[in-house]
Amino acid sequence: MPRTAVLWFRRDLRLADHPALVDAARRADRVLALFVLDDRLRRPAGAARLAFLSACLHSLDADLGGRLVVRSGDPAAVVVDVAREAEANEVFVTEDFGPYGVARDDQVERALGAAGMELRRVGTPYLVPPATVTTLAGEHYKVFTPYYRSWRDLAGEAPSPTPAVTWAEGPGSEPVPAAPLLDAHLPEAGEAAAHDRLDLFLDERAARYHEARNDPGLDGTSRLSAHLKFGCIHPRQVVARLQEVGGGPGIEVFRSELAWREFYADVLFHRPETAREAVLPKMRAMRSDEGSATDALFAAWGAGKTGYPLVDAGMRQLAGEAWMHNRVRMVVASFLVKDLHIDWTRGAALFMDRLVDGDLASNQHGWQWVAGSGTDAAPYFRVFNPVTQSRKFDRSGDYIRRWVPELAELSAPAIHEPWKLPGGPPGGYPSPIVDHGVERVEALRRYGELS
DNA sequence: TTTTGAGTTGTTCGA
DNA sequence: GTCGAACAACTCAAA
Repeated sequence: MPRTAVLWFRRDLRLADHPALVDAARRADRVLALFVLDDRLRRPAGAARLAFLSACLHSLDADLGGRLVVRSGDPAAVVVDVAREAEANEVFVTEDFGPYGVARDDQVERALGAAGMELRRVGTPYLVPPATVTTLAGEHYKVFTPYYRSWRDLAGEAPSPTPAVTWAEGPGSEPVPAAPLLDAHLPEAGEAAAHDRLDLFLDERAARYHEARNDPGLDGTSRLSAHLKFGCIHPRQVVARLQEVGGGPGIEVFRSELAWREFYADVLFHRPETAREAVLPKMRAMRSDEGSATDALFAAWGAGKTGYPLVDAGMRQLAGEAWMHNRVRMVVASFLVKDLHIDWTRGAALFMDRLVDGDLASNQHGWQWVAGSGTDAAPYFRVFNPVTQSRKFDRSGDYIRRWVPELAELSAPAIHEPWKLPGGPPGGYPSPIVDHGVERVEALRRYGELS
């Protein structure tokens, strides 16, 4: 009787460099590939991530010769059922460190245990998993730079070889879910697509990444975030390729961005409540606006109709691609928090709903950094000026022209401040919904109210 | 325990 | 136009 192990895929939708797969293949003769459509994750995931996930699953299923078993329901019940049907006694997973994932996996582990089976956590989505890097005092790091110095020393692990696997013909599977209808244009999903993106980045962009990454009009970033989010590629594989290419400032800065992802995962693991609450207790008293007038401002921001071209270009890119350039994420976040005085959690929730790469740790802590409430937060006086940022980082105006067609005929520098044109902004483009100079002072005043 | 140097991404103002 | 200082005070991490 051949032994079967279950490999429960989650955010690790690839076959190469997959430690849980390596272990499963070593300990059993056949591996059953399972994905559980968890009802509790469908709503918060947002349509873009569900669509990308669907495409990842189709790609993975094709790579498995159609043997991916998909089931929907409560993981604690589904995983036990499938393991029973497969007559497996071990279920392998890549460890999940998010607040929900930790609780879910503990529950599944208990359910499996009660049925005489085991959950085996092998590997993680990170080069250096949460709770690995500690200060000399044994605490988790609260500041990025010292974290990064320690992280670098530990991040050298090589990718694991892909094992020969006999994939089990599963018990019955539901169809791989179809992608929800979507207005946004998503990147190609799946393991092969992830490696194509990495190749493109290394060939054309990595060497100049440290400069080009700040220009939203250039495609200067890797655009690997969604693939990393779903584990189509592991950061270990990325770093291995970076090392082949060699060094240089572009490579080094890009690697530090991978470290940011891991730093925030580490912080969220140690402080799971910070997905909702300010890291800095003092900031919980920060005054924010609410009510119908504020709701109207929030809606204008969400629709890309604030009258500030760079802010609107960013929000429209978010609608169009379910993704936003990092520089612009900071600008739109600062605008919501410091110009509109709206609580960062509202903006973060909208991002999580719309982003194809929405990662709870990076998203919430990125917002908190901007809001000044986070780990290693921006100092209170750092208020982004949407016009200055536009002139500095979208100097040519190409990014604005791409996403705000009403302004497509304008050239720089007029495009950065269309309300200053005689006759006002063209093409029905709105005038600014607030005065940045006024609201900046108000933001600083509110900060001053905190003890 | 105490001390010391440092802390992703900015803006404004005045010289 | 360019440049440096000021914008607070605090917490973190290591010595």
